[in-house]
Amino acid sequence: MIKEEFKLDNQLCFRLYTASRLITQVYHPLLSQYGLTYPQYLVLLALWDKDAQPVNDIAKRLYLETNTVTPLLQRMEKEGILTRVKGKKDARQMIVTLTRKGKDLQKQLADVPFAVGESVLCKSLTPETMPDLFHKLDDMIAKLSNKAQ
Amino acid sequence: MIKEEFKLDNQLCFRLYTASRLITQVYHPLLSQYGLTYPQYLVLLALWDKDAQPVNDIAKRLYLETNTVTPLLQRMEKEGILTRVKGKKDARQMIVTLTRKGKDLQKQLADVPFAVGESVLCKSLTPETMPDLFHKLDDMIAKLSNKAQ
DNA sequence: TATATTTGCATCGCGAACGATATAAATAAA
DNA sequence: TTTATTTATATCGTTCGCGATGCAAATATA
Repeated sequence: MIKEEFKLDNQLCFRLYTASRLITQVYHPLLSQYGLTYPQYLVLLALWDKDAQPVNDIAKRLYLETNTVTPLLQRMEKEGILTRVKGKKDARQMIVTLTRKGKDLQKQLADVPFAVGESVLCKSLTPETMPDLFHKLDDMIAKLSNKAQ
Repeated sequence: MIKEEFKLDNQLCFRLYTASRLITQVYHPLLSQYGLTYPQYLVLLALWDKDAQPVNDIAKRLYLETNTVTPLLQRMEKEGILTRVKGKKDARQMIVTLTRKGKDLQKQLADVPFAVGESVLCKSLTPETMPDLFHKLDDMIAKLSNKAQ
């Protein structure tokens, strides 16, 4: 018999990995009609909150490496969603700024958060129990990213 | 000001996506010394539990598509971890079976689950609170994969 | 000021994920 | 028994994630 700690049903990571992929599949049709992918949507969330950020700040906000974010931003620039210009104070930085089109996407995607919210709510996951789940995941992310302690 | 539902801090999927990636990064050094990736480790978990499965059963168990699993299995076959042979009852199926090397990896990876477990435990995530997290994620996965309803 | 180190971003390569499509085997329908 | 449909895999193309590496600008040190 397989040992308990090797059973798929006892793996936290497998659950996170699966849940993440399945929710991303819910986003897919909602975003693809605007030519967006899920990671690109995350970049938009970051820039809608705070525009004109250097690549490094976006990467840190999303817990990604810059070598992941750079090609992503280049594709979005090609789509006319944002611009990348060298920083004036620090010429090493590339300042990423939303275009009119990038800003307008927020209105066009207005119903996405609600549609996705609907798709995940279930018996054990309600507006009441959600904060506890957020708290657990936040603690875990903080520990794993060494942004705490 | 950005609308509440568009704030990164209010996104469940972003948390799942980030937590999944960060835990996978914990697995990485533990697995790569044996030439394994995280999805390959998941295939091993599935086969250690039940050997000699067709591609489709493995894919379903991992909530993945066969076009994702096939190339993954082909790489593992090239590494001598498993074999892929046409089914006798049904020649459309490819039966995936662990080799001696594939079976032995379970002993060599014996400490992986504990090392990963250590890395995620924190104030709000303990052996006591883990079952509740599992339950929430399982409910969500069941709803998203339409295996419950 | 000259040299060394650090920092910010980009390039390259590989392995997932997955939609679209193809192919062969099995099964159902005519 | 043909023909049509379904099923199990495989192939192809695009986009991440990320380790390894490179380069130029900024900063620290000699």
